[in-house]
Amino acid sequence: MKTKDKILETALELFNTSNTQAATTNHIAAAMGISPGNLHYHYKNREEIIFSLYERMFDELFPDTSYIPQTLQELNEQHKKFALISWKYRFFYRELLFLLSRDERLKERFKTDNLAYKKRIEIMLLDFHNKGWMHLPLDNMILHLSDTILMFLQFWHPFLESIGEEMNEYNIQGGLRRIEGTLRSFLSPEGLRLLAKIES
Amino acid sequence: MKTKDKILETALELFNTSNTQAATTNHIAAAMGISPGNLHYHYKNREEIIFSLYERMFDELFPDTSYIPQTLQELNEQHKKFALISWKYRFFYRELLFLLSRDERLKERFKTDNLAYKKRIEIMLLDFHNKGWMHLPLDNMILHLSDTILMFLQFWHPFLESIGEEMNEYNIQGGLRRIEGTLRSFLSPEGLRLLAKIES
Amino acid sequence: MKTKDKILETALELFNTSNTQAATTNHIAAAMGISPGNLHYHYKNREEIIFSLYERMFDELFPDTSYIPQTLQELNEQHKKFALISWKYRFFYRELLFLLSRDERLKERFKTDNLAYKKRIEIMLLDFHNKGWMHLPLDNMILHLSDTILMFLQFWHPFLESIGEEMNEYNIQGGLRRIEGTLRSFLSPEGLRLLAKIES
Amino acid sequence: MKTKDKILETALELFNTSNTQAATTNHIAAAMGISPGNLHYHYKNREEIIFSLYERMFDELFPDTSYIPQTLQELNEQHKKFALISWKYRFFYRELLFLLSRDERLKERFKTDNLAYKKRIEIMLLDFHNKGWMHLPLDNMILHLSDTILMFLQFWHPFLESIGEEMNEYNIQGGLRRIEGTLRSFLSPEGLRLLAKIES
DNA sequence: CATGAATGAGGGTTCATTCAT
DNA sequence: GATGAATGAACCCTCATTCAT
Repeated sequence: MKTKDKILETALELFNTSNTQAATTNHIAAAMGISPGNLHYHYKNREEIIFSLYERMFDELFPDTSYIPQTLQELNEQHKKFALISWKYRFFYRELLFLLSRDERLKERFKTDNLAYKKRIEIMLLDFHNKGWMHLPLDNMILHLSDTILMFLQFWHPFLESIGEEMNEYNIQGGLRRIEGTLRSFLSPEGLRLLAKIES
Repeated sequence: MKTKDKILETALELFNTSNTQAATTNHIAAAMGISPGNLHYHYKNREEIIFSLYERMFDELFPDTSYIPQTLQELNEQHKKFALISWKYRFFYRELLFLLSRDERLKERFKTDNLAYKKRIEIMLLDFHNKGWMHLPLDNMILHLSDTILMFLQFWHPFLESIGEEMNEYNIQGGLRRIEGTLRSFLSPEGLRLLAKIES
Repeated sequence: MKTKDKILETALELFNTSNTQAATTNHIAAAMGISPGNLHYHYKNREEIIFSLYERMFDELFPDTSYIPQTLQELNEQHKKFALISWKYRFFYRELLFLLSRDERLKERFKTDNLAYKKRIEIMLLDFHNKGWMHLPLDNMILHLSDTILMFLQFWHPFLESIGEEMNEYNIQGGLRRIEGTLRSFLSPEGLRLLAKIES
Repeated sequence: MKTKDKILETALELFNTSNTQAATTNHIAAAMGISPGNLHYHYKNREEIIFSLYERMFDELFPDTSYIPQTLQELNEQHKKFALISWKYRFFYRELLFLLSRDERLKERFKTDNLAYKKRIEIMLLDFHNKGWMHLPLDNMILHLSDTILMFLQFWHPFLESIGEEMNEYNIQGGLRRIEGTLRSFLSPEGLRLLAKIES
């Protein structure tokens, strides 16, 4: 199973540095020194490579799909992880819609996964509200926040790239600071105290 | 000059309903009943069509590039307009990074335009702060907010599409509600009063 | 008749600096600021432009087609003129065979003109022999010499270019020195004496 | 490796009978019953086919690039070979300048090869002079002769074609007789004796 | 004389994929 | 598991030429 993995790694590398269209299957095969036929022995087609890459990313992102952060600290750690992994698979969010338009199965899968994650964020926010750390009296406030969090998590890198910002570590994690900035204004005094503790 | 415009319109239509890759130059020509040669008589190549489409969008978005909203009302109107126009040219934000990666000139242009717009948003926010409508004591709060606004303005449609949300008018303008939700928590009592007036 | 001439001049310029294939009719029209339609009003097609250019060259080369040099001095002057004019129309000899293969009429015309010129050279050589300036006892010596002269006259520039030699005036006239070098070995003492006179 | 060679052979055939422009890559593929894609699998592009054809010709022409004819007999044999091979690859010299103008790499290569060959001719002529077979007291006589030889070797076929001469074996080797005719006048009595021997 | 939009066949080339070995 | 030659539809684009104005 060595080759099968190496294909994924090489594809990821090439997808990230150029774009998925430019990195043809023949390029990928050539880049790792195997024949195009062999590549298609392991992956029926291009879509499957991308789908497998998505699955990999998903598994790294959510090793436990029932996990919901219980504290601000845990939330912060989850987001850090998200920033890292979404950077590792940056080609994916960079061409998200295009990729989804080419593969119905991926589209469905992504939608399902994403909505499930959104739901978990909302459960968490409600939990934080109930614990008295946040003040979110209106239902749609939670929805607004979960959208905001998701968008910054998934579209921050594309946004950065689109304005030609340098992709250093500080900038890459900039999305997290925006999320925090947005959350902060909904924190209760108790929540703010807890946050201050984390940051110190 | 009729054909030249019709090419843009047909291309926009096709780009929006499928994707830019699927809508080939020959498809565009066929769709409007002209020869491929004629299409290339009016636009040197594919890139030029996309670039012209971007210029059109930009002109519709910012007929006056020095304009800065002076009131919450004006801000609201500008955002509504943005939501409408970015929907009209939705193919563009949908494949943003891919498109920019294929055309250095467009990349530069987009970056410049976008940063200029971001700057105008920041000037506006500072103005609102000085007028006592918002409370933005820290410099980076303004930066956070301008990023948030821009992201919701530009990536809301892609985000919606990525989770398979239906593209009705209510959803399309959902980004605006998220922006408002975020701004609201920074409004002063005076600002909130003004906002209430608008909404009534 | 101004435009008609200018087309020829512009075409000549472009043909010389690039090649006849690269200089499209639309390029020529654009280069002189007229419409492609207008160009085709004056010249039915590409072939006609090239044919007219050939006719021009021919007229400059041989204003009097019955003229035959009577002295070594006159011969020398004719060759100098040939070098100059064939340089002015260098695109023609550069792509000679290709051009002829694309236009049957030009092919016939060129062949006829060239054979007629070759014949005049041979008459001249016989005359020089009879005058005692050259020693050409065998018939085929005259044929050999006329071939040599023609080849150096027509293919010297292409040869130079093919070995990447710089195209300065000295090199351009190099073909003449090769012709002289070849003729010299057939000159009688009397012929050599006359030649020396010219060169002093 | 069968197909790769057959492509070259088919291309050569088509290039010789029409011209390189008329023989498109799709024509070549069709003529040998393979798909256009397959042709481009073996040769990245058109240029590479032509370049490979040149390399083939060069290898046939100069299997040993250090070889220099030691006798008039050997020289004669080399020239015969040159006439044959340059006829086999006649498309090349026919469109020489055009071909070189389309491929910088080929241009450099041809120039280098040609100058090297010219140098070897000059070494040979000096050797013949030193051996007492030729009488070439002046330096530039050697240069004149090497130019003359090269021109007759390379441009004799184009010249023949340009005047519409029939391409039979006698005419094809006509260039050699012109070279001999030119050399003869520089031969010493000893050289002439040797030449007579060969011819008998 | 001149314009310039329009034609359309065909150019070289690409690439995901197949399949005999 | 692996090779690599082969496919073929489709890509973007070119350009000599036409013709209504």
